[in-house]
Amino acid sequence: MERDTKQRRAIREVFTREHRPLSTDEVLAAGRMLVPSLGIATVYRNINSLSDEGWIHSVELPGEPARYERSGKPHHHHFICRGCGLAFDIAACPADVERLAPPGFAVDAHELVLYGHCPGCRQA
Amino acid sequence: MERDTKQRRAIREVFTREHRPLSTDEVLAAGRMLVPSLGIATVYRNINSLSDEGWIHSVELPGEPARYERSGKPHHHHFICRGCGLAFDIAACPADVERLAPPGFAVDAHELVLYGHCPGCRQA
DNA sequence: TAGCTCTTGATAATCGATTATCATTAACAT
DNA sequence: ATGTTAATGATAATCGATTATCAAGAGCTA
Repeated sequence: MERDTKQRRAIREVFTREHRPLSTDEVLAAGRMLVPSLGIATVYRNINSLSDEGWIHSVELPGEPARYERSGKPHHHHFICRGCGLAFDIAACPADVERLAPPGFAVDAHELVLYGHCPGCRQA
Repeated sequence: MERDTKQRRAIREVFTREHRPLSTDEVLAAGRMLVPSLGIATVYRNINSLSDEGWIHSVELPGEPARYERSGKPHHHHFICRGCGLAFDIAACPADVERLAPPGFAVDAHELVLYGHCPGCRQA
């Protein structure tokens, strides 16, 4: 992955536009708006190289295949809409999460996932 | 699944003893302590039927295959140990989780996962 | 305890996700 | 503009998880 191809540019553009974790299918669909010939293998290859570079990283949500988002964002959590299935960023974080574990457990990270309906799906 | 077999009794016994979400491999290993001939297919079959009955239910944690735990416990969360990989129950729950979503988002459920080291793995 | 048939255990098959293959296309250095 | 070769796209192969198959074993009823 050294050459600056239009496919790679399109994939980077997709991640730059959407500030939320994207599945491989979402990257493929959005990327095809920019490069119609884009194939799923190229999506996987570029997601892997962009991850290796640290430009994106994977976001694992319960019971679903990995999504990916732009690296460097401040600490945040995610919301999954039961209507459209999209994952959204949530800036807020509950306080004192580390205190929730019983004595003897050392907490070094945490993940919070909210479920419900996004603004668009609430009305439909 | 109508007959009361020793395999099925062993699998129920495993879930009754361990108050935390168990992977299929954990159920197999613990079940073999009680019934050495136990096979993985029987574990899957009984997990499915016990789930259908509502006696257990699946617990999805980020990036991992489903675990299962006894139904009927009060609301709680989970801790995953980076040392041994086991999932533990956490009784506590952060307050006001629903308020963390931006206006327009309707939250109806949430999951919190803590990561770190369990008491046993902290010392090793 | 005999017999019916559900359950088990070994393993082949399947499933969704991801990676490998390979002929073709296209960056980019000269 | 051209040659080199990395990247692409179609799709076959693979991977881990789960389900299906089927002969053998064991609950349960009479």
